[in-house]
Amino acid sequence: MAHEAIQAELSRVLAEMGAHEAEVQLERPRDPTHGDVATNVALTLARSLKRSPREIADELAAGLDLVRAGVEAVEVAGPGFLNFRLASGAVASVLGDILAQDERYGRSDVGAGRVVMVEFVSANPTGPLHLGHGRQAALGDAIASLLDWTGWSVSREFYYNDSGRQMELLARSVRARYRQMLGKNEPVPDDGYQGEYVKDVAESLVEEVGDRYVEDDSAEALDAVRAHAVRMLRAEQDRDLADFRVRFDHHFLESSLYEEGRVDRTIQSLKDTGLVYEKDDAIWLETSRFGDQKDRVMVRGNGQPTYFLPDVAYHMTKWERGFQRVINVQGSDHHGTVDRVRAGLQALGLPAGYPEYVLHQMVRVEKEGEEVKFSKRAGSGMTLRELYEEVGVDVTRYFFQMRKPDAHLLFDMDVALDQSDKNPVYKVQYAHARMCAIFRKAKLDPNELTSGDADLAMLGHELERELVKELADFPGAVERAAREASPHVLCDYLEQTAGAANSWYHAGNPSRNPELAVLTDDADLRAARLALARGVQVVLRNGLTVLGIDAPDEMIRDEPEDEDA
RNA sequence: GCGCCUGUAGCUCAGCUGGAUAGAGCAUCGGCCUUCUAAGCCGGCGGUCGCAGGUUCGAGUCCUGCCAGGCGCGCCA
Repeated sequence: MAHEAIQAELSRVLAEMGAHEAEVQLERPRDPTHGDVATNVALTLARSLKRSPREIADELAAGLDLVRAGVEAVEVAGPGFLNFRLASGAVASVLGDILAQDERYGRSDVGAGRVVMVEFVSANPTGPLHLGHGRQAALGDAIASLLDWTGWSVSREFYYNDSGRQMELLARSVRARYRQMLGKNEPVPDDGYQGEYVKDVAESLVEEVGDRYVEDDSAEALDAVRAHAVRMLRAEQDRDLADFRVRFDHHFLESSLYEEGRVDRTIQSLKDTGLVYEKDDAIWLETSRFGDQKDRVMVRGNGQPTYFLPDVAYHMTKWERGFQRVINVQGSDHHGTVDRVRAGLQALGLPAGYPEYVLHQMVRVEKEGEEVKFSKRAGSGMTLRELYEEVGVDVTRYFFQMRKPDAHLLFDMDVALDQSDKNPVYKVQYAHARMCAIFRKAKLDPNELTSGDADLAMLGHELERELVKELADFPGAVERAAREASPHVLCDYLEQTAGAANSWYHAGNPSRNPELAVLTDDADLRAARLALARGVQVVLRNGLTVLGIDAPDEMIRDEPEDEDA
């Protein structure tokens, strides 16, 4: 690649100038008049070399020998940037790599096969998944996929609590509905679950056991109701996720921590550290020694552990299962627990900063300018399923991924339902479909296309050069999105690349501009441009695949129904 | 009161370790269909980067203080 040759040559000349350890960053200038590749190394070295940036840049430019790297011109610009203009062949050579690597183009090995766990969704089985879970599902799945693409060995995990107070409340709510169905007047508890789905659970309970629990107030009976509700609601969540194209490698039950004695053992381990003390009948851990705002109670005065303890016990199992790197995807309303869980783990000898967290802000849905709030089924906010059944899985996933997790997300239903390029998902998918259309028209199977003997140097037009450079940026975009655990980086990249592809495609409309058409009579030009079309197709398809979104071969619009019949 | 996140064009948002005249989409205005699908493309309009200081050759980006919004601060999970 030209980049490596330029980098090496810059390092060589810099060493002659006395800057041996200088780190050289190459970038693609926004403005094409600034060349194909640029570096600000002269600016960054000005201080240490005690010379003006322009002077350093001039000396570098004079000393560089870049003919073999395919550089046609070097110029010093602005405050001291070095701009390189490449020969067309050097720019387009990346297409050979793209076509050869095909579905692997964009993958890298920075993870070197190390294991990483991504824990996400982790909803308790008290009802249908809501939009916050949806954002987590889309983000967590994409982050896991990005890590996979960058060479990590990824495990997706779902953690849930199947016992405890909320579960008991759920059981009481179901039991009340169940008894109502069988003619007994028993109200749902005031702080219980009010959604329609509770009636569905109660109904299936009637089918399964008849009136067995109508008069039975025993703990065993309530336990059986709880178990039935958990089974039903877990199954519903699994369906919601499966239809959203999200799957997990492992589900972890909080109850197993108690059954296996892990909570008790964690208490003992923490006591053994000597960082534990008694106050007001409770047992406290000195979490403030590890950056928490204050110490935390781990065992209450009544002898019951606080939730903090199973959290620590659970994360210890992650470490013990060999996951030296863990990313937890959670709503930002959980951020208060981050410091204390880490502190508990540090007390037990785990490294600071374990685990990592991606905390996302809340989701707001708007339709025709009005906020959509209510779901009858959930008894509260809109459910994930209600959303994606209305606008589609591809659109829902993309919208959840296209904003950085830190930002509040406005989900605009009017844009989501729009089937034009106003909708960024369709913009990207349609650019892909356009490339497919070219191959259909040419009666070629794109999968059998190689850059082979195509003369890629013929791709000299500005639109072609820009598009090729855009394609060359794909692996970097994947790598950065993975490093920052930020799928939106890839969304931005795909929208920009789709825009460049659309510009090129339309400039080559045969009726207007035959000299830029792909399917031209000039066989050599045609081969080179087919390679470019294939490159676009591969990059867009791979990018969408990383995000778990379809890359259709053709776009079929829903026809509006006849309104004036 | 304390902590975390956010504040960039009318709207929704990008802006990687501080670097070239601050970008995109939508909205709005003006052009372009005998097509490799116009579900599109080209161009125009539009910004005191919340406010005030500071560091720097250079600040949307770093530091300090303030203002506004969201979330969290329990022997609840």
